[in-house]
Amino acid sequence: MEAVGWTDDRVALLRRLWEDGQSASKIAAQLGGVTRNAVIGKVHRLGLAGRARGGEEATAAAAPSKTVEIETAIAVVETQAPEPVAILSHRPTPEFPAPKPAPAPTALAVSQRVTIMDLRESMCRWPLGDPTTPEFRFCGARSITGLPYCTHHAEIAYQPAAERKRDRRVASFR
DNA sequence: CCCTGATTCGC
DNA sequence: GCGAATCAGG
Repeated sequence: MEAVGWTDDRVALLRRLWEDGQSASKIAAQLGGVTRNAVIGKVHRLGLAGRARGGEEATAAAAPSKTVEIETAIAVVETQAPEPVAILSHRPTPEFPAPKPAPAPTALAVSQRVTIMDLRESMCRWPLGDPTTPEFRFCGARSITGLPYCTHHAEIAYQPAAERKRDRRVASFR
C-alpha cells in the first residue's frame, strides 16, 4: 500500500537524526521501509555525509537528546504501527511503566524492554507504554525471522479478525 | 559476528 | 534520484 519514499517530513526526520549523531541503521529502523544503505545514500545526496561525528569515525555515537528520542519514538509508532491489527481498540497504557534499570545479569532475558536507540533489526518492535513519555520502550525480544515481532507479540498482532472481535487481549500493550 | 559509513552503478 | 551491492574498516 504505502509507497512512502522521501517525503518532506521523512527527510526532515532523517536530517535531524543524522545531525543528532544517529547511525544510518538506527535511522533506517526508525523511519521504517528503508535500509541503512538507502539512508546513507540519501544522506550523501543531501550533502550532509561524513559529518557530525566526534573525531574521525568515533564509534560511540553521542547520546541523543531526550527531545529527539521522544519525538522519534512517536514517529515510529505513527509510521510502524502493527499492520495486521488495527490500533483503534487500544491506547498506550496510561500507567507509568515501572522503571527497570538493571534486569538480571545471568541468563539471557527473553524480555529486554529496549529504548528506540537500542532497537535492532532482529528485535521485537512491539511498543510498550506511552510513546510521549521517556519511559517508552519496545519489547526488544528476539523477533521471528521475517516478522517485526517476537513470538509472543506476533500472536497478539496476527490474531484472526474473527477471534479478535470477542477477545480483549489486545486492549493494551503489555 | 556484530557493527560503522563510502562508493559505485543499474535502474 | 534512488538504493542494493559492495567495499573498507572498527
